[in-house]
Amino acid sequence: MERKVRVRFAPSPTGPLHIGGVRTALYNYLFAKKHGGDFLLRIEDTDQTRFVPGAEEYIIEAFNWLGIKFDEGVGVGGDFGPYRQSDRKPMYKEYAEQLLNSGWAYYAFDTTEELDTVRKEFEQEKKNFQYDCNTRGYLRNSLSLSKEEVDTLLRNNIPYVVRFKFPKDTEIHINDLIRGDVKMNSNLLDDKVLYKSDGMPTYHLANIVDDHLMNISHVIRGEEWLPSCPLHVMLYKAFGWEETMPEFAHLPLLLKPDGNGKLSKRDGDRLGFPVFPLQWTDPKTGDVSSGYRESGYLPEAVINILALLGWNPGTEQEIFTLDELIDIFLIERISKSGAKFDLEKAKWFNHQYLQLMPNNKIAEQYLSILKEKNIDICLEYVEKIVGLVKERCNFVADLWEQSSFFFVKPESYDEKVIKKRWKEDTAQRLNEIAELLNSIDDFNVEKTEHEVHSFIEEKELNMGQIMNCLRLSIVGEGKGPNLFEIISLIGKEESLERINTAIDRIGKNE
RNA sequence: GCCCCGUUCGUCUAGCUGGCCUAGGACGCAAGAUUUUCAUUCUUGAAAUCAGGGGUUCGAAUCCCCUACGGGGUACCA
Repeated sequence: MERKVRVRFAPSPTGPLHIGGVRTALYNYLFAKKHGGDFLLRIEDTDQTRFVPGAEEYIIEAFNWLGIKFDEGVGVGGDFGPYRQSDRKPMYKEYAEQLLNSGWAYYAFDTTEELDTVRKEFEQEKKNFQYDCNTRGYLRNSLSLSKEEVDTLLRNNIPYVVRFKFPKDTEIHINDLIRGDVKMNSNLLDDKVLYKSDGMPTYHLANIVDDHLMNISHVIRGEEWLPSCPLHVMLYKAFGWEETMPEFAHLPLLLKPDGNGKLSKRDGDRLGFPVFPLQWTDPKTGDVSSGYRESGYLPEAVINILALLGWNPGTEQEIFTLDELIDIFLIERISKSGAKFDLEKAKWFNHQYLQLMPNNKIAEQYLSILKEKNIDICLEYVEKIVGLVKERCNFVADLWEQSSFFFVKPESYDEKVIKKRWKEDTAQRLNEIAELLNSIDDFNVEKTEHEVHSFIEEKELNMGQIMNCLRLSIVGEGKGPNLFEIISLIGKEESLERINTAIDRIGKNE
């Protein structure tokens, strides 16, 4: 029988989650849902020194915003808990002991200082120190020391770590779902610490134990884990869990768009685009890093952007709902090379999603921006404006730039337009137009448009002689949607007032 | 240094089992059309000698090897 798909996203709460992490989670989620499986959130907080308060809550809130739901884990519960590794602390020791007893691991009593000294000695000889099959023989561990010595050290509570004993001359194969067969020779690998002197497991031990206990079927994680994957594979073997060892898939990394290197949390706002899903305030320094949510990105757009950064369905479709993504997601189609984030394309995606969003929803958000500007206005009016200008916006916040003239009169008039369009007879013509508009009782788009156009025809003028300056007087600039839509929305009185003000202020332009 | 992974337009990428590739799409860029204007939209265009060099083959972006470059790892961090 096919094993049920169970995948996990396992961040460590060392700060805000960056978009690379979000993408990893997204791919896990898509894979799980595609196969009718479970998606769990496990918090890997084995390094107590790097714990950052608020990080866990941040992670949960971020996925909440994005609409990615966990089936199990921190914040949701489940049958395989606890899902926070610090809460699982007592259980790791027995697994470390199991390896100790079976000879797959050994005690090491070397202090950090001792190891540093050895490292320096190696460096001086231009050699690289590694705690491995070649060096463990003369370091202080249960392999080099006599049984009595080891017992004495343990009895006296001398701090120790447990290290994995990598076998010699073994070729370790990883069958990666994305990269295929990857092999490494065990002689080049070092005896990693599995269990720290503070009584906590390292990532490697905790990860394998938890994945096993939680019945994880597939491990989908960043490429930075590929080098330590042989250790993980060997651990499954050492525990005798080979039969249920998950399949591995190592994702390409998200790279910095400017220089080189992988995108990191520290890149923050340096790059001109958010690196985090939500805004984050560093609890220690108070530094604020911008987030996609606060920058006006729609969650659906962020998901779409991330999904296509390193994966594509092989068709020419580019806009996908989450459900569509689940439907067509194939892990084999994830690319092997790292991807750089493209800000322009990200904006384009958000533009697409903004157009898809109902006007009243956009209007609700715009209303709160207007409120901040002390503009108190009804939703229906704003909704109409949104319908008129949203196609020129990438973000809800762009609406103001495109529609402020609906709410406030022009304070100045674009000099370039005046120079180009405001002629000697313009003031006179606009007076006539004002008069004409004033005579219209049914002040709607069709009527005003018809009347003004007839006027232009009758006087044998061309559109350019009237329309541009009329727009200038209403908007203050030579831009914006259909002018008759604008005047019908702001109303007759306001329109006339603006025309008269413009005539007064620009005058004859002599 | 050593180990591992990668390398197609500026960017994201299609191309996987070699011939349909004079290398396709998208973003961005340029031009034109539409518009009273700006933007949107539409059309067209420029843009990769497929990192370089060797093979294999009638034929290679696609297979093999070497080199270069990029990335990752090399912690009692994850």
